Amino acid sequence: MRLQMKTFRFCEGLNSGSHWCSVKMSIKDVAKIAGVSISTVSRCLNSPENVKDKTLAAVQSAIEQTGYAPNALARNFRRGKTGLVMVVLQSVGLPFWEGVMRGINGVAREEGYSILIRETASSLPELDDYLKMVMSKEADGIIILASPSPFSSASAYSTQDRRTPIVLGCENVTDELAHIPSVRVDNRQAANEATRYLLQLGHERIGFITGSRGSLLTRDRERGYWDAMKTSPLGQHRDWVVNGDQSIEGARRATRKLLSLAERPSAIFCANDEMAMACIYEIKRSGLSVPEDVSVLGFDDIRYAAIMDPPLTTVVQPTEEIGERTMRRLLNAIEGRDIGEAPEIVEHRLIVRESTAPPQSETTAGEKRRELPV
Amino acid sequence: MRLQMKTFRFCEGLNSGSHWCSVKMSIKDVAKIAGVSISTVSRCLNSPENVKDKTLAAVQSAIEQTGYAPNALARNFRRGKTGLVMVVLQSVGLPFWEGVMRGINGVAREEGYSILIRETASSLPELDDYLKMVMSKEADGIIILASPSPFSSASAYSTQDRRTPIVLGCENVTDELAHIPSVRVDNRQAANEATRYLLQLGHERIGFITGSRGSLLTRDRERGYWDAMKTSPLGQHRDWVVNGDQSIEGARRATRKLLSLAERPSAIFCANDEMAMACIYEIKRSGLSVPEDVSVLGFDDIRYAAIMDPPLTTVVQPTEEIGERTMRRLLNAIEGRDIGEAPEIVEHRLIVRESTAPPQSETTAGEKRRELPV
DNA sequence: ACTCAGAAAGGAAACGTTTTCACGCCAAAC
DNA sequence: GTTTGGCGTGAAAACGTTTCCTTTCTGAGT
Repeated sequence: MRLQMKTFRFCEGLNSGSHWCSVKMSIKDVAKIAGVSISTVSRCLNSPENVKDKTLAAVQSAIEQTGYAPNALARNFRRGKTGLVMVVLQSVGLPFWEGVMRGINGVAREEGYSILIRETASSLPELDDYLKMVMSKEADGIIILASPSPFSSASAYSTQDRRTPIVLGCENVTDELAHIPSVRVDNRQAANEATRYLLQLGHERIGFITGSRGSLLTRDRERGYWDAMKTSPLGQHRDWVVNGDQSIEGARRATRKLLSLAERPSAIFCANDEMAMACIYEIKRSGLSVPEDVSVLGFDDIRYAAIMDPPLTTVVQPTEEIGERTMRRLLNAIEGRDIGEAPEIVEHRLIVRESTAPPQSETTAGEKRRELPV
Repeated sequence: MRLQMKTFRFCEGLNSGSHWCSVKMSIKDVAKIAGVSISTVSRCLNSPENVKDKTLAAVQSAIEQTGYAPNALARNFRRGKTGLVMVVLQSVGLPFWEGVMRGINGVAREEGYSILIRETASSLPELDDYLKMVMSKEADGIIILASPSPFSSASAYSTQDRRTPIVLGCENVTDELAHIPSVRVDNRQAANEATRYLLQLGHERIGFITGSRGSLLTRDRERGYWDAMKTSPLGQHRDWVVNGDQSIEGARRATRKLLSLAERPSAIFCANDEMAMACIYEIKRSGLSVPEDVSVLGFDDIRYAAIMDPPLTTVVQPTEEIGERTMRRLLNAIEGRDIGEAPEIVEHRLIVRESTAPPQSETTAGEKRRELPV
């Protein structure tokens, strides 16, 4: 009876003329047809160099016949690895992550890992939740890209023995979590330089639109701005820093606020490009022009930065490199190698386009027709 | 000796004062500590209503003590389900997918599934590859959002018995794959209506910038454009349709081509918003204005459409709804329910902003200062 | 021809769950 | 007091691999 069944299955595979069988084939079936043991079939799949050519051929033919595909569930279970890396980000669809994800994905494909996406846009989970997921073997490790910091409380990671593979990409961390490895630009330094560029152009009243309150990344950019302003002619002014909430709406509100100041800033530095886009929109809407009346400077160099009107001066990060290095570092951690705690800092650079210019002196104000670049 | 070991583990859990144990706890350890069988522990986890309150309490206490977390690998293996849904898209970071992914993720979270991302940007796999992945239990089902069609050849899906859970989101399909279920707007009809809107404004020479050659989705939009132009005063003109290659660069090239025509179009319909943004940029760069000289119409209503200069008139799709319905339909297929083959069509609508206007008669040409809307 | 080493293959355990089945117990019905 | 039924629990099988250990085979060296 049982043999009958096997025969049936086998014939099904042969007759259909296709690889797709309605009955799931297992390694056992392949072994039976090839006339070898299941261990040998397993070897053919995992270390073919340890098996005689003749047997290998027989097994391969059997696999062909049955349309056998190894059950990943069983394999992963046995190996104790999921082959999955969880990537936590705020939302798919934010242009900035395009390059980072490309880097991550490239390495992942290379090393045989798949990417599990977790969006924090709706719910805002704690770091602990992620640690639990790798504890319970839902993934082998975690990459955190989420801009809004998911670490609102002291986490178990600090009390724990720190063996859960986790790496931050782009993101900064609070001091008590500074031991979590990360790969990123020096946001503070980059923002400092960008602000100094505006100062060098001759701007004195420079506004800053911050990211979301919880984001450490943008907080560091804000610090960089303060650093630069400390040495500026007019010094630091609390009014010039407005919360843009990491959103288009927030940035527009912030811009309106800045424009309504008694002495309106002649330049606005936004913590990211998306807010810079919103900022430009709002400036234009109020009847002013960029950069003639107000210069705007962004951060990230997203794909739309160059086709804005005017094209956006911004700080560019090597996103793909960040993605690659983040993933490699995580994989090292997963393999059990010591990856240390120090952040890996990658190079940023300022790319000057048309949204920044020297401040307009009152006398030279007027209609100067700009030309958009190629 | 063996007992010794168990004791050691147990004490470790108790002494550390934390839930995180260096030695992995299994259901066996919990059972031993609670003084029950492993089946009972399993029941406590999966169907607590079938276990006496007292035992439940004992087990929960044991779980607490050990910091036990069920091994997802083993569980999924035993259940024969991965709890994973593979989402195939061209690239994370394309704003359009934001809403769709939110919808998918919402339902996924609700139903206890996780999302596996596969980007086709780099490699362009065949549908067969995806089918194989669910065959080999790497995921329970597949959602295909990839704009560039991943189906270059007749696929095994057509020859197969069609039991692999797969649903297309937004995407159209070629006729030979028309039996793959999908959730989307009626792209052809939507494009038809959008084009007719331009015609009604008085435009006669209307250009169209297509998506990538392989994309069926944008091909349908092109068809809709043709449908409308058939009835237009000047009729259809081959020159007016240019390949924008689904990219910023491609759209800019296409726009230059259209603008250099002997009789330049007074309106350009782009197969998606991103290309429309590039189109607007290029029009401005050539010294013309939108919409005074050339109207521009997009498709998708991505998050930046409203803060363009000018804000973009475009076709909006209910992206979150599409995501939700796509996911629900896939889950139904995974559960083995018959979901049919007919596409689920959702509502689109045209949202009119400032990038479209009646064509400028030669006489009224001049500097009319527009105001950006709130 | 005989031994022996190394290669190739087979047997069986193990991974951590879930689930089926059977058993024991207690309460209610006779 | 015996039967019946149902509830709570335990024992053990099963899921499909990989891997360790053992056995068998092969060919070269004596």
